[in-house]
Amino acid sequence: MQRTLVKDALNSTGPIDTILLQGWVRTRRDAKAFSFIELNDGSCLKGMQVIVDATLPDYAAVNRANTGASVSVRGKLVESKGGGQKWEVIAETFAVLGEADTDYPLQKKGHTMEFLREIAHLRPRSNLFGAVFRVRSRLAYAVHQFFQERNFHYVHTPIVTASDAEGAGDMFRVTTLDLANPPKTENGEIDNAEDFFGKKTFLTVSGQLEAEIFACALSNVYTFGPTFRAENSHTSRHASEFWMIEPEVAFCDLQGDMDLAEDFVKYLIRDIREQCAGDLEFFSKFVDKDLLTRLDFVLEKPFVRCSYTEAVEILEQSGKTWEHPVAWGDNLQSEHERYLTEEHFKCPVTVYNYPRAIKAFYMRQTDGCAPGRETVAAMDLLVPGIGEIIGGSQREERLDKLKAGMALHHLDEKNYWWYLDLRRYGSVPHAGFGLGFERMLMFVTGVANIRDVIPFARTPGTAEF
RNA sequence: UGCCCGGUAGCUCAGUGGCAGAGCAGGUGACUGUUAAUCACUUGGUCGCUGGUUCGAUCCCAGCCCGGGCAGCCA
Repeated sequence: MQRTLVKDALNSTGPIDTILLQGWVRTRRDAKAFSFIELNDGSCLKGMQVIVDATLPDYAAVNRANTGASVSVRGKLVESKGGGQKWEVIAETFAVLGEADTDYPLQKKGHTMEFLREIAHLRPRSNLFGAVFRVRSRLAYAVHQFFQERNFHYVHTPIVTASDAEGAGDMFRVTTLDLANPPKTENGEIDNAEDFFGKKTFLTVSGQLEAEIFACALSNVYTFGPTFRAENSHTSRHASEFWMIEPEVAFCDLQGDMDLAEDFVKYLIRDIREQCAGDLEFFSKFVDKDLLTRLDFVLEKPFVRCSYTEAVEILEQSGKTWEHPVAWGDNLQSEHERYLTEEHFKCPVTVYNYPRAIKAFYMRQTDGCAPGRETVAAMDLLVPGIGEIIGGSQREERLDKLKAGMALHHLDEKNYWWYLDLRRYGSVPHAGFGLGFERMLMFVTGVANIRDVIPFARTPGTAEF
């Protein structure tokens, strides 16, 4: 007999004579003549109430159906006599497939997120994490849907790379050399030519440069994959391994880039709002009371756009005392970004045209800047509660300017020969951005810590699962 | 990496320089179309580790380990 998912059974339009449900026991309440069992199979937040009558030949098994046990139930789907649920299942056969010892750590009552992180192998069975990871799955689907609907092509950029990309952060080394006894050159230095790839290799920090290659061939592309940063960051919004979405668009300028970013973020929110309504309701009840109003607000209002120079003026005139001083030429600090999006504009803000000196070498120099006020066509999208969720730019398509940018950042042209070639052969204006997938997921669910939106989070010192 | 907070029962936490506490979970029994059921009884401790101060340390001090927050780095 075909198994029915709890989700489908709960959505049934009428009673069903025989139905097979399989899942895990959330709670059991025994009465004299029968037992109530709440069965959850992860297909949705809610479970199905199962009633096992004491006269049933299988009733002895109920005793072993503790919280956490896996069970298989065949029976009738009928309208519930009790309040609290529309449908329930009257069991005809009942079997425990896998018992759960009484030390099953997931209790029916309050756990801290910190404790649940330590049982990452069991936490998906909790209401909260079940919901988080269903939303994560749907959000990934929506990412592809957004780009595929717009004729973007999905490019798989390498995970192991020899280029340190943009200096986006410290990198994890990839090697097969014997660390205890590495081959040495005549100078006594480690001989990287002997390594697996014949040179030093790392885990990628960004697929952007490779995505640019494909944008300069397929026009509209995006990457969506894992990225790695070996930064010793201890914050609620940084992970050593995270997923990033990086669209790259040929024949596109900064304006188009900002438009795309705004459309993208709104599309994702709208999709989750519609497709994961039950899970979002749960988050708004137990995680973040303002979640739904904030998401709806973001959908309705156009994002504010504000140049870096204007932002600096706003911060200077705010009357606030800053822990980090505000000055044109310095990076905006977290407290500044938070003020802009949470207090001043009270909505998502795209800040653009940042000082050239503090941004990456590949960003396009703005023409006609006042001396000492040189900027590049960079943009950051800031959202309330999280801060930076997107960072992007129009790329420098002019060979001489790109070389100047590399010189400014003390980069060796030899390492970027293929990147420079893109400007030699049919160069076009192009732009793109990176969206932190987990940060978007935090925004959409209201979950405050990035470790709780990744199935198995990697942070400094932690890789248990 | 810097600053700050925490570590006591399986979980969430209280507490004290002098016999280690509660709620929940677990166990036993009762009761009930129950809803994180309810009621009664009950098991359960290396008070993070190491050292120091003290007649006596879970409590005070130092070092270390672990968890968390904020900042920097960024997505």
